[in-house]
Amino acid sequence: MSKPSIPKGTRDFTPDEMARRNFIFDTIRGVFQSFGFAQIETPAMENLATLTGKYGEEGDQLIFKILNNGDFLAKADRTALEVGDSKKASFSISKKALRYDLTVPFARFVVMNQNELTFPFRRFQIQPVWRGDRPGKGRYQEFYQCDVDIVGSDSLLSEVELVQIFDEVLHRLHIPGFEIVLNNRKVLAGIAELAGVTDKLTEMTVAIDKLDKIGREKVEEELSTRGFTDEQVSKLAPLFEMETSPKEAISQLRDHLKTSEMGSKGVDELETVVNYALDLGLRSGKLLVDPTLARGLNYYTGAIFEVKVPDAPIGSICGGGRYDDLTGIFGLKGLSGVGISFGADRIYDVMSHFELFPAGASRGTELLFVNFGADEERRCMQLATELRREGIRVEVYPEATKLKKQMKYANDKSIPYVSMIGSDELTSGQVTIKEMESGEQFTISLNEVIGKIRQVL
RNA sequence: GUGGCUGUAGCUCAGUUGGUUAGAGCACCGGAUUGUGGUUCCGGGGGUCGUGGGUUCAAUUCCCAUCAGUCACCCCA
Repeated sequence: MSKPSIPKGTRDFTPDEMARRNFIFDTIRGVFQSFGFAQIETPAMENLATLTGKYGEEGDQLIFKILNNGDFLAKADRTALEVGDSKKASFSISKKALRYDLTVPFARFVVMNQNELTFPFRRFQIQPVWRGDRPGKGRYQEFYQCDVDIVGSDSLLSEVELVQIFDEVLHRLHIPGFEIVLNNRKVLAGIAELAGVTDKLTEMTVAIDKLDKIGREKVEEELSTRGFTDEQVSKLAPLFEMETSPKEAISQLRDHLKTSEMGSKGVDELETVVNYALDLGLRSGKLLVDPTLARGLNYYTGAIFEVKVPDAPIGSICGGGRYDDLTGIFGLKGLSGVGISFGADRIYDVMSHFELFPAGASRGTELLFVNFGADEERRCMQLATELRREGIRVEVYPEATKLKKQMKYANDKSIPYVSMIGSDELTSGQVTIKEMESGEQFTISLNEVIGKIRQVL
């Protein structure tokens, strides 16, 4: 029972995996920076009160709470404990929690730093988040999100740029056939208005979001069980027969929503973003408009984004949307924001599935010095120091063990070149370099080494 | 949180109606080869058969419980 383990839903990352993960992070960071976004970080833990009530009732239960230090039971809410009110009791023994996403801590950050920030504020953030739900394929309890948000502007140019960021990042990662799906909360509101279910907007969106998963009949069933009348359900029918190719979808929606002011505004917004994005041109993404795309988060008010990879064994890999008043809950009203999030772990899984990682993604040591003994290793250390200053990745084997073992080390680590300085080379002032893949080797003088290594690498 | 499947070496898995010393491949270590890795040959280490209980003369095998993993549903990145 002393076998070590890690909590479920968490992972260790090997050097190989880290090289590939960094390839993803570097790509994402590079694109974010090319659009002028600046990086921030926030603490792994937030005050529990900052997080609760932001993710709906189910979301609140998935927040990892941190037990207070010290004699936490002394201050615990005894009555809540006795009646078995876990929720109330937990607040009396926990003041801190692990962050659940990057958006809410960002909203808190903006409010706290509002006087130092220049608006519109463009930030990105790449950090892990934690959720206590059941792990599964593509679902972890600790995972990374890569968020970009623009806060303090309601210009639709932001939406257009975010579409371009999706496209550029996923293009650079060679994700095949990815689809950027677009919708607008105002369109959903308009549809609800026409069906006379404005008060049940959330119930409606939760149900219709499942359309492509469970089919029209099941969605209609679910709407009925959620208290929709047959008439209301039948008024939602056009929604189930929409095209997803953007131009067609927009014209169908415009027609359907022409009597709804809110709905028409949503269609206008959608059309602006779509036309702009299509005019500028996408690199390899497919742009779709899907009025059934809802996404669970309650705070979206305008655009809604999601990215899917049809043939991948995983749901969405990215999401996002516009929220008109996210900072309002922290006391700063009237700031509109729009942002998207890349699920780096899911992108990793998709790339593994399609074997998309370039061989060079795990570039490690380029040259290993074999160690033959005290005098030889001194020469190796000198040379290694010079080569490192030239930007070459070098290691010196730390012990003068059998050559076979040192060669195997180089082979196992896929080090392409091995340098040998034994007694012969030491006296002649030369270096023998072996190219591992071909097995060929050559002997050169010391002052040729840097030039030669440069040349072969 | 609800239901199905699986737990045997570091990994992937065998294991006879329940029977005496639980095997293989890969990986690891050593040797053939004391200045040459990736191929080959030889040898070696490693297991409380997930854990606890029950049935039995006898359990890796059958039964129950529990834990862990996994797939579908709910929800999400």
